[in-house]
Amino acid sequence: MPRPREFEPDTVLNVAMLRFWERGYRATSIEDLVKATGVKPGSLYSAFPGGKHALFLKSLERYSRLVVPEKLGALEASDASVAEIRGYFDGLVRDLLSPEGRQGCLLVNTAIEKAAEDDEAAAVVRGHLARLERCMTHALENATRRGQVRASLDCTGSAKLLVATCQGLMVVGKANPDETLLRAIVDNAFAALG
Amino acid sequence: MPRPREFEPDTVLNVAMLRFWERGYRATSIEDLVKATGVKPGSLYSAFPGGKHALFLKSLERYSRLVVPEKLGALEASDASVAEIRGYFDGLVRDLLSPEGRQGCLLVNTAIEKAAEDDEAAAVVRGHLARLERCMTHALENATRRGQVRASLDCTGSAKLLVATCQGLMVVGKANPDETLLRAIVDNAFAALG
DNA sequence: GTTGTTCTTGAATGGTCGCTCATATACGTT
DNA sequence: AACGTATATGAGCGACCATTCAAGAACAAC
Repeated sequence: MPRPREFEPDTVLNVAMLRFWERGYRATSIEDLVKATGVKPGSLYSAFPGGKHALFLKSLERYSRLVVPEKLGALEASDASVAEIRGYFDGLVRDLLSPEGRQGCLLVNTAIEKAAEDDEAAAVVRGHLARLERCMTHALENATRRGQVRASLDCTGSAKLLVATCQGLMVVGKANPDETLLRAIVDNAFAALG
Repeated sequence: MPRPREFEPDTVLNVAMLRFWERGYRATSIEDLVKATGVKPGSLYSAFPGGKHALFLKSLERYSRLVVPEKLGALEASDASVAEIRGYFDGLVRDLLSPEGRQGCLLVNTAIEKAAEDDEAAAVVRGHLARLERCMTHALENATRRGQVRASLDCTGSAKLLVATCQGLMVVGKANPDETLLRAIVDNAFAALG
């Protein structure tokens, strides 16, 4: 009996995610989203109770669910090893150097912009970091078994370092998207695995 | 003959720097600074032509000039070596774990929040990264001469990696200020220097 | 066709933003 | 004491912010 929705909430959420991703939370206004989607404020607020902040948290979740797996690629597979870690880093560098990828990672941006003042957002970021660390650890363990890294490697510790390295890569890449520099960082990170 | 200034511009600039540091550019309003300093908008704008953005750039420069040297400490000395790099990293970890240091680094925050849209700010950030890299390279060269790291170490490449690592450390620390995690990252970064 | 329910619409709310300007004020000079 | 100059003041500018709400509209059930 009710009047049917004339827009797809997921479409709006996707636009919101993209804006938050490339411009950040504060720099993205509801009016931006209204203009970009054609959905009027009233409809937007009734479709997303909790307003801008709820929309932001849902954007983070959508990013984790749809964008992150695409970037991780084979690194989340159970047989991932050094090559898959390398593939992930190479993908990061490629993104940072391309016009579309300069926005970096929504979750890294969020860690800096909002983690200190927004516990819910910080929790999503922590979940992402833990997920990265889990992948990396698993891949390093596979690599150790296959003799692709030195036997003395501390897999869990090195995984934590690799996670920090890729966060740092994105900070550096955002200020200075220089291919030589970014590749040097990645090469040296892998040289350390022996 | 003119009426004398009743406030010290440097004091205002210092307050601005601190606010930008802990809350970011967008989240800091001129009214914040007016309330914090007692200097009225008109006086503030006449003392800092160019408004908020000029005040921000001057804050970045002040940070580079006063805060960064304090954090780098002995790492900028010509005889710096591994111990000084280690000291710098330990200082970062200590800061990230303390209530006053949770704001991280103004220049890292700026890289994420504004580098993509603000060339002038990005240039200051790039200068900072270059400065860090210079210190690290020099310290690693000293360390090589003294046999404190493996002879095969690529000093310039490892320096770039160390710079990225400390940026990453601050991203991770902001979302997850966990001492064990941060120390593991630092320990593994140094283990790689062999 | 009437009713009930949900959605759409867009004007409007109260607040904050960065910034300006007319006016008043305090000094050194004369 | 009068003047010229640079500052202090703070109300006020237009723009934008997130959010709300009363009114109209589209459907299913009856």
